[in-house]
Amino acid sequence: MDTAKPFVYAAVHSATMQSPQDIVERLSRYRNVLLRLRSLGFARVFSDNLSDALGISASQVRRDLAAFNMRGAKRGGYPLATLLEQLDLLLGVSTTLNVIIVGCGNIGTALLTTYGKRREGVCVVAAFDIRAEVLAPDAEVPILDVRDMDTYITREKIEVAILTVPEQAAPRLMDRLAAAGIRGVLNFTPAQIRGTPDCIVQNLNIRLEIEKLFYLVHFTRHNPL
Amino acid sequence: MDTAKPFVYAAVHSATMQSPQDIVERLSRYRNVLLRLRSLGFARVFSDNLSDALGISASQVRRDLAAFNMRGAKRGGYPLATLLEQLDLLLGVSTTLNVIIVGCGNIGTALLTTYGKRREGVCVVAAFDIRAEVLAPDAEVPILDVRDMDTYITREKIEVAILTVPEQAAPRLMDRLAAAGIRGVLNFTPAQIRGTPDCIVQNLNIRLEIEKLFYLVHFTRHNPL
DNA sequence: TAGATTGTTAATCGATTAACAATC
DNA sequence: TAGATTGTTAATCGATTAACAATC
Repeated sequence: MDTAKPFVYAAVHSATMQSPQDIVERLSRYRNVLLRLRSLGFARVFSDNLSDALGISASQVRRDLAAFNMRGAKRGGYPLATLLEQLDLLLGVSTTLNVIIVGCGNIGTALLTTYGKRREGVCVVAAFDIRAEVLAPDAEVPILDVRDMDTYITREKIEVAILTVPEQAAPRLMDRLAAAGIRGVLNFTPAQIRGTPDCIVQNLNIRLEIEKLFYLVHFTRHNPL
Repeated sequence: MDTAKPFVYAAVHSATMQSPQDIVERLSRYRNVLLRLRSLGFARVFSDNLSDALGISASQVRRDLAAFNMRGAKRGGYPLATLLEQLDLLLGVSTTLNVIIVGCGNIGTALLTTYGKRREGVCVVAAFDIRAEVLAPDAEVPILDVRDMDTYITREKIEVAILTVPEQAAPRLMDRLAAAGIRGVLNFTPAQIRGTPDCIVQNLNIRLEIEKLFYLVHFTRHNPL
């Protein structure tokens, strides 16, 4: 159905809109809980249910859903099936999200293996590397020469890429991806890359996450004696 | 040096304190920029430098540094060397952060290979799996039977673990890790796990990140015609 | 009807930014 | 001294929560 787009755009531009990042993350969590509740036989769900399951206030649940025009009944909660449908549409889970992987090192290869088959909407359709010895153009998910990357992106209309190259190579490849028309990049390299409105970058720095964890573990008291 | 702890604790408990998560992330970014500036020969750095490099307001830079009692000179900026020292201390980069990996699937193994050697403070000292065929107790970084995990954690005083098991196994292992005394977990599984004050969980859900990217790419206009 | 739950407004909370006095 | 930059206060901004009227 195409009826989703109008209200989505409206919501995004409305005055009360929160940070897209955070709200989408919550919507995705709602979806996870809804899937589990459905398998338990639920047909309707209340804001309190989601609140309890996720430790988020019920107000926020209602507000989030209302922001995307997902309506409940004043007394009967939200119909689970339609809620899920709308979330699937919104999060692109009902369509297949084709992505490419740039850089077949350890992590790139691991992601390739994990997401090489279509799994709940995410599908790695090709990978690229500069090293001749890792190329595998005839594999189920082909590993191609990075020289052919730009053509491939244009031809296959790829919009999202996962960047898993060595740190030094990251900025240059980032530029190439943006130039080739990629609209979103999941950056696994430690290189801190800033996105543009045309090409959004999501940085996912593992070392940074470990450092944060270290800090939180060491410098926030847990058992106030 | 042990002089760091007092001011850290003070800062953490001060009234004006921001979310530790975000502030630590920024501190880590500051550190990255400082490293680069140092290699360029800088001896002092101004809040404006960090502001420009990171697209963060100069006010915030000064506020962040002041929150951790890192002081500059009214006219001469911040001394780069001591700033770096203090950041290293605070982020645990000067000590080695020993972590274990739980689950040697694709991603677990990739992380093991990448962080198996001490690299800028992060060091994977052991990995665990349930499958006999992947065990390698004599490897440089041993892959051990998950049955020995709890003992290992206690004996080696491990505080941080990376969780890369299949989704269904995640909750149970999470409980075991917490019970064994682990204080922080980097959760790579799609299972949404809530931390406790005693055991902090950092969720890092790759599919979620791709979904967010999809949403941002599709539903925020880039070229307002 | 009485009770429950939504949708939304107003209040709160917290983080970011602007501005400026202090001072090198 | 004049100019520049910090440290900090006050203003702003945005997101979360509480509360409640609408209504099923």
